[in-house]
Amino acid sequence: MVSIKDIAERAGVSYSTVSKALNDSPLVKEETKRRILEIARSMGYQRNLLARHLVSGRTRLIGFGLVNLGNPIFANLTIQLHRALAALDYRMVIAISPDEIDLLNQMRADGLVIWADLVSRHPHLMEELGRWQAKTLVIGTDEPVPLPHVRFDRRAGIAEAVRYLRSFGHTRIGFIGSSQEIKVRAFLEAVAQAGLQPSPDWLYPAEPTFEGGYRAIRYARPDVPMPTAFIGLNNLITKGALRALLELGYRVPQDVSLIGYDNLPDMQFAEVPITTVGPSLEEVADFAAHRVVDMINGKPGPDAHVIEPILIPRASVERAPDRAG
Amino acid sequence: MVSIKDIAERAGVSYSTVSKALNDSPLVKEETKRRILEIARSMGYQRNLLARHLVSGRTRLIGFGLVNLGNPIFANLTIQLHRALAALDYRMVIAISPDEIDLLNQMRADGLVIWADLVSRHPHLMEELGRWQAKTLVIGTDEPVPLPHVRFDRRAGIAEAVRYLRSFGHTRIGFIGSSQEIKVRAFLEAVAQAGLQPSPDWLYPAEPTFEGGYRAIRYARPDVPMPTAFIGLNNLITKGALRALLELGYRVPQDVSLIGYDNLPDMQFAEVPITTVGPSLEEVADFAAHRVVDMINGKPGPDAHVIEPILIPRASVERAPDRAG
DNA sequence: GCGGCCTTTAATAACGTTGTTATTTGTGTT
DNA sequence: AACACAAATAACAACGTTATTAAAGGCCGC
Repeated sequence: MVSIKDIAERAGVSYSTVSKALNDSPLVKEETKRRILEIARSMGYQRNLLARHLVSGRTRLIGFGLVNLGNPIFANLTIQLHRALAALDYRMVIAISPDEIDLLNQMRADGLVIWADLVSRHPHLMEELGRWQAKTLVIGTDEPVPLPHVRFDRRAGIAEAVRYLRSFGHTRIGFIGSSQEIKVRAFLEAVAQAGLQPSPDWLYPAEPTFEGGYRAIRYARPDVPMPTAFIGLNNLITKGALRALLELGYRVPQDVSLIGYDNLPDMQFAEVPITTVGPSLEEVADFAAHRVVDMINGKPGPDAHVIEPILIPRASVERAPDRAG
Repeated sequence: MVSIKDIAERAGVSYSTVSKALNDSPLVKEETKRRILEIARSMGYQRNLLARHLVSGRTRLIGFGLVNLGNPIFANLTIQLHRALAALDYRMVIAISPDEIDLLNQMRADGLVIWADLVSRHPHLMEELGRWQAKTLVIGTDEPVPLPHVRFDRRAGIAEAVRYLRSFGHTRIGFIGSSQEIKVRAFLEAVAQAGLQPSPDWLYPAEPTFEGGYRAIRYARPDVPMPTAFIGLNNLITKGALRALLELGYRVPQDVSLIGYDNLPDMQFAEVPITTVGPSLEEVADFAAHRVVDMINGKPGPDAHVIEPILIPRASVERAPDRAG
């Protein structure tokens, strides 16, 4: 590989002059610059960012740590974050394990954007991250954490969904999913808040997958009357539930309404375009990218930020049918 | 940041000894090693890979260049390639523009895996890539290119789909899509090969999106008799077409059969689980990862490799109905 | 008690940059 | 012709490693 020294030799100048010329420094004569640049070009010179970064202490690399790449929401967020970071002239490296995060740090990534689940799944990571020099931003937390973070107000999202269904006259609302306790609790609270008498029967336990959502509805307890509306824990569960409802002969939204968590664009392409609620992933990515870059540059900013969920109305919610409880 | 020299000072040895100790060299006494490692740990030492890579000339970074992150197939491939590379202890950096590819090279990425469309969309890139020191593997080409590459035999995939439909007795087959000429030509050839008389009416032009597939069927020319089976250019078009068919009152597969290109897992979750054909993305990722790493390590291997498409039978194909042409 | 040899550690030169400090060259003034 | 002074270039020390070469220190046999 041709280096700055090779160019210097060829141009008959010192390599420090070449460095300055390549960086368009005013300290070197215009004519010399032109000559050096021309030689560099003709020799196929490619600057070595490793060396530059070693002295500058900056790499313009940002790690994105996440867990379950299987869920389309992560793919989506990955795209969005890449887009947002590229616009700020930063490169993105993906990491899905603490080991990879560790390597990113050793690679002197300037910053890390980490999905909350990755930290919560590996508790020791949290304290380590605090000590590292890479600026770390945790995104998608439910509760405040001792690191700069972006909180998704899932409680508010669920509340909004319940309110929305309530405004369509729904009085029996089911919640499909279970693992993320906060949403379940938020659901029960919101339902009570909306003046309804929540029943344990309204909870439909489900794995956070398409299959899970499908089974939760398809093989629901026959003795429990069918709610007039459902809220699905995430995009996959919701799609599975929709499939099951249709298979069982329920019309959506005429017989049963449905709201799914997670604002994924392709929810509009389901059999029935699904009304969704959740953070705007674009907003999340943009905020995270800007905030982490600000942190790197020492600009002040909030250590905690809340992304408010938004509800995107589509065809899956309609007035509650007149149906006996 | 604590460096090797800080440790040396604290341990009262030279920094070269520390380096050896950290790399578990047999040239340093066991006891000294232990002492140094302990000190390093207590000082929170994090090795600087930039420096290491500068001298070693290797970065264990591999760039993945692609174009349309919007199509789920790319998200899927990204995940798969990340998985395959992580297993080989390589990090992956995403790039979606020639500029980003360029930076990857300047960052001295050891290798690049590039989606064919990115190169074909930026023709000058091809020759540059050949000159660079980063080992480059182009994936997803239709024709051989002057760089090591992985070809997807799309012609064979289409042929397989046609043969499969033929074996179910279909004689009028539509093809939805247009931009990727090779698939259209392959389709016409395969149809002729199967002993059918291809008609221009069998081509349903469509943008490569859900919307495109939907409109192609929903607003098809009314004077053309409905084929008994369709092949969709890609996953999105196929899903859109399925929606349109069902809306028009056709039962799938009883009235119309459907095969989609691209083996994406979630095709099984469509209204009707869709039979798909295409390369196994897992196989593509595994092969690409191993091959590019072999190239980096100077191991010999094929400059061209063909991934044969596979057909995954699902519910969307059935015997052709008895219907007048 | 002195070469010869192994074990252990130290010193030093890379790797390819950037930034700071020295040195040379050129120009105008007196 | 000597001098100050700016403009242009050169020299060199970082950055944090690895790898190669040099220097100690300890032990052996004679």
